[in-house]
Amino acid sequence: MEKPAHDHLDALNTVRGGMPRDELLCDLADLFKIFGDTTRMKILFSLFEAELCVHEITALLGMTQSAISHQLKVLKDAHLIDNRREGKTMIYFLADDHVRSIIGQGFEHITEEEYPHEKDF
Amino acid sequence: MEKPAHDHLDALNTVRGGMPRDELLCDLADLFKIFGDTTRMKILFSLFEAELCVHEITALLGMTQSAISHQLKVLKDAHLIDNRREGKTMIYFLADDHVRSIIGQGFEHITEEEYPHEKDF
DNA sequence: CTTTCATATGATTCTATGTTCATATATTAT
DNA sequence: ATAATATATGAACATAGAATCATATGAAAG
Repeated sequence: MEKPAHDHLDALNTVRGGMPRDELLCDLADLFKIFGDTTRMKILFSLFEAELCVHEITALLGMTQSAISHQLKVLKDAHLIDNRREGKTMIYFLADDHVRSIIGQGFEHITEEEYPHEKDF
Repeated sequence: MEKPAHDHLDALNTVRGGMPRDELLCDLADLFKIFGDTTRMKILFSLFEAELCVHEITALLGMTQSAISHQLKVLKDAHLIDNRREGKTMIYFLADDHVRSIIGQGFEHITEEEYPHEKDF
């Protein structure tokens, strides 16, 4: 009896071990979901450069104040950004440097990897 | 005339420079969107450990073959995974190590950062 | 305390997307 | 050629989520 080209049972057992529990996988997906929106991505890139108030972000992105506020809430709930009040205005800023690293990795994937096109040979 | 607490014009100008063009921001968001789903996250984690055929992934995740195939297509279109045929079966595997790095960064954010709860003092 | 300026939020709407169902394609065996 | 197995795919459906609109909250000025 020859070894099959692809051993199903073996592969399955190998994999079950390294799989994190469902809750963690869900949390991970939820985190990445936050980065999966152009508006939020723009907000984060803006905050890479400087602390900004809501009005400034609204102006920068050319969107309504409401839309921005809603997304700022999403980002804050995910602990990616934080804020402090200064009189009437609310200043937002990056919560930590994980944000930069995560986006940096994604950036590398889409730039560095300019896949060879089929017609290129 | 005193310097205001928060200089709007200055901040805006600082930011406009570092902002990548819209298309790139959109591509970035689209990439992260791929990671923002539990099913796809599970598939990727599975492929961390071993190359797998569709039937195996289907069994591992306890989902329908169709659902898995659809998601495999999404992952492949994003160049996160690739596949090769072995007879009747199709073997899927990770395309490169960007996947590991990106997920790794996300992992750090949600684990390492166990935010201090308000009631903790 | 009323007004104004800055931001937050609830409800609604509209679109995007994950799953299912049915069916198509591809490979191998009979 | 037909059947069986493995995977892919189009259409329909259901839900999630992003933007909008109207309105609420909060701080400061008059």
